[in-house]
Amino acid sequence: MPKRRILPYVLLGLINNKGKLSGYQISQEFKNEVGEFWHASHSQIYPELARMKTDGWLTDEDDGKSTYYLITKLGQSTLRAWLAEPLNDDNLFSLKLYFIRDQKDPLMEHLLTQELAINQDKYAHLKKRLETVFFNEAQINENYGHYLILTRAIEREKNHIAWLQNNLKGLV
Amino acid sequence: MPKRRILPYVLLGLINNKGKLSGYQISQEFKNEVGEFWHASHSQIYPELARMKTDGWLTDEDDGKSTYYLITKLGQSTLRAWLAEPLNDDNLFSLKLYFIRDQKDPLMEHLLTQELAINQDKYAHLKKRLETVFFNEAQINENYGHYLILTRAIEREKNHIAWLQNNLKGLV
DNA sequence: TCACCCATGTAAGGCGTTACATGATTGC
DNA sequence: GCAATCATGTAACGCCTTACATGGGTGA
Repeated sequence: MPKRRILPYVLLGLINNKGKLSGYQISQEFKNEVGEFWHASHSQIYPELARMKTDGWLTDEDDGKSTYYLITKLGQSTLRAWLAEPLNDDNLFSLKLYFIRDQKDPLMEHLLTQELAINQDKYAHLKKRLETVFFNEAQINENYGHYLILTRAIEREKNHIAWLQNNLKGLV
Repeated sequence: MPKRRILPYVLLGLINNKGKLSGYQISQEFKNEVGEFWHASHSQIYPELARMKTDGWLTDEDDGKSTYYLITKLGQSTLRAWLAEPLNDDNLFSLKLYFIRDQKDPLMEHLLTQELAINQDKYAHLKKRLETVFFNEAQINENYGHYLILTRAIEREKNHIAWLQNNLKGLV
């Protein structure tokens, strides 16, 4: 999976969620929940906002103290196209979910379904690795840390899958 | 937290675990479990190994087909110093744990204890955020994705904390 | 013989960080 | 008055990725 550029979409998402934001406000946003999944410093944010305005994804509004950015129609469709893109292994699930505000938004189910498939694969893969690598007690004792993180990863996937299935049921 | 350079320590850890590895073998290692927590391409690995040899962390051994690297005493102490460093918020818990082979290694308990403290803080912080941001039904319905990832994050921390506590008990 | 894996290397470029800068406003 | 926060910007630099290169071995 080629490394894709994420920051502009994150900015779109944030601005879309809040209506309008200044560069400074965006940098503050990263101190809250979004910061768990993405971060950017102001030295990235300001030039990026300018570029996105040039591209017609944003417009701005200056009150003399701050420049606030608002999302355009083009920006909105760009954001939704990005949210609809298939999830790779790039761990964008939580980040994208953060930007979906309405429970009935079809993108919500779309995202959960994709993530479920990915995690079921991962789970199967990890279980197979466990069997392959730790086929007896000696292997476990000689690589205990490895054993721990593998069993932990399996547990984590299991919980995540259960949560996804639960929430998918809840959407119907 | 200043971004620190991790790759050399990962290479030390891998070589220490396996006894000796070639650059190519290391790049293959990243396709397995370590790859969950760290990755490097061969264009990084080869020069880095050369640098580490210059620094006296590794020695090499050539069989005509491949160059194998072995860890030196200095390399071992460097690795252990890195493993003992306090965990920041840089998510190195699983990676470091992978490199600890012996259940009775004091670093094992050290790591688990640190991670537990970090996650208890995170858990408390997330619960407070939930109360602050989602104080009524309207907030939830208007930002459902945000609500989902926040409650999910809380669940995840809870499970992780329980697992850590369990394993810490098991070590005694 | 042709594709694929083994095996190692250099070069260009992008993303993101820290550091360097500047100035206004607000609270103690 | 002085520190902290608001607010925005540029510059240097490092890590990592992709792309470019090269060559030997092996199985269909």
